[in-house]
Amino acid sequence: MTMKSEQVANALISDILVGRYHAGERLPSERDLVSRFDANRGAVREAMAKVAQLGLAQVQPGGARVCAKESASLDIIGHLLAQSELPDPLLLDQILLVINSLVSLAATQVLEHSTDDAIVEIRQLLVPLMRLDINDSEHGEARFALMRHIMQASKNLPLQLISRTLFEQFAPTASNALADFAAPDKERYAVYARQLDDALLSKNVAALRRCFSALDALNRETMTRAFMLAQLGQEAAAG
Amino acid sequence: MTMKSEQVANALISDILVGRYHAGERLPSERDLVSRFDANRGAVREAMAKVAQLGLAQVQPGGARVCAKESASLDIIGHLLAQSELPDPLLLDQILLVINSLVSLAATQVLEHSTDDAIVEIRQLLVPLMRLDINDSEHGEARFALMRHIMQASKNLPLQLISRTLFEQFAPTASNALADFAAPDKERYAVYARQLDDALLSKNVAALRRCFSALDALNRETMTRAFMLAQLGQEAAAG
DNA sequence: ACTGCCCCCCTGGTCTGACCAATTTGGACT
DNA sequence: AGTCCAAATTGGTCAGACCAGGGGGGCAGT
Repeated sequence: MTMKSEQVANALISDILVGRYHAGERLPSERDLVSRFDANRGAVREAMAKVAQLGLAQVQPGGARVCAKESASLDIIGHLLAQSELPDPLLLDQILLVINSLVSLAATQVLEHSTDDAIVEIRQLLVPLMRLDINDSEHGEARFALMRHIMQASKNLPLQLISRTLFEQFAPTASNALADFAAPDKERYAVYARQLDDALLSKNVAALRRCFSALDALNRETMTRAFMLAQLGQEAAAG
Repeated sequence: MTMKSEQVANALISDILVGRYHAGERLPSERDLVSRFDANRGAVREAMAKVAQLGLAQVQPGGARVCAKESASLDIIGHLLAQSELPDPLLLDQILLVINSLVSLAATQVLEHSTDDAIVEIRQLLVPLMRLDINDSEHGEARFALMRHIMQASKNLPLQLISRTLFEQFAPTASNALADFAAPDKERYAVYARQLDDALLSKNVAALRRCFSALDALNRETMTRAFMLAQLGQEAAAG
């Protein structure tokens, strides 16, 4: 059901990300790729354009060269996570670190620049996280909803774009590969949720940042545990 | 000298960003655009693909529809800044806020996870900022180099990708429209540079964050002042 | 044998024209 | 007025061709 140009692009992206082509190396010519993928040159060109816009290749008259993934676009994160059955745990941790830091920044902005109504809305999203009787998937949803809403409320466009991009690439992995193993420590989340609620109510920026710092650690801990459980499950299935 | 597909893409992007097409509205058909831009349909298709990958449009069989810029890619920032002669000061401020926050995060990561050598390298980049006898452009270069190096040293891929993307879109505006008006308060920068040096040497995370918070305010102040001067200059030239 | 230069091949960029499948849209019919 | 169907339109793909420019290999000069 996917488009041909998309198939070709994904194949190329995967080849580059997995290291089949090294940085600086020349990519096959468009006409070579035509015969390799049995596609039309137009489709191949669109695929190459996509790879180029991802920052994974520089295409010039004379040939296209592979770029280092460090000089690519944020949009490669999703491909990196989907590269293998189980995502890279280090990358997961790095993503969470960045997201949590940005959420903290956004919340600070809300506290400093938004109306009280916006703060009330956030506090309402905090309510389900104080409960201990919701199931794991609802808990995850509530956490996502909270973060997303804070980002939206920040009124900071770059912040919104970054967080949405990260979320959309992170969410599939979180819900496909790890969801079954996520067992959040709801009691600790409830504690921090209450502290966060207090910080929002009293507009205490310092306390707010402390809360998000603690939540950051908890989120990453939860994710690490989920990953390890998923890995065990995978090994058990293989052996 | 630019490619035709690029011209078409930029025209479309500009039209969308400037509000010629509202979110949800239907974009002209590829065949219409062919006649409008006097280009080939392949070129138009590549342009549409680019717009779509920027997240500014959803293209489906039957027609393409414009998306809200809030749901677009981070890569639209550069286009937004370049949309008018003088960039949007609010957007500039937001970008700086995010960048500074991320630099602070990266520096924290360096302090916690990197070798002493990496810290020494950063401290060396701090040296020029302690001097008062360098010119404004060198000062700007030194600030950029410092931030870039901290990002690289963080070893956090998402962080690197985000900051590089932001930098690359921010730099042209900073160096073209505002460079002539940037008059950094070198004395205050020197003070913070020394504090930062101390924090790095003593590996004091809290002090580090305080320094970056202060530097954030200073950076945004500098940028705001540069913008206002540029605006005055523009008005004087017009009137 | 080495070096520098030039020419040819190949590359990407563009164009023309055509076909297919899915959607949209408009009118016909109830 | 509402519903349904068919035609027109749209994006996706394909085939084959031409052009300008870069790269690499072969050739000439040293």
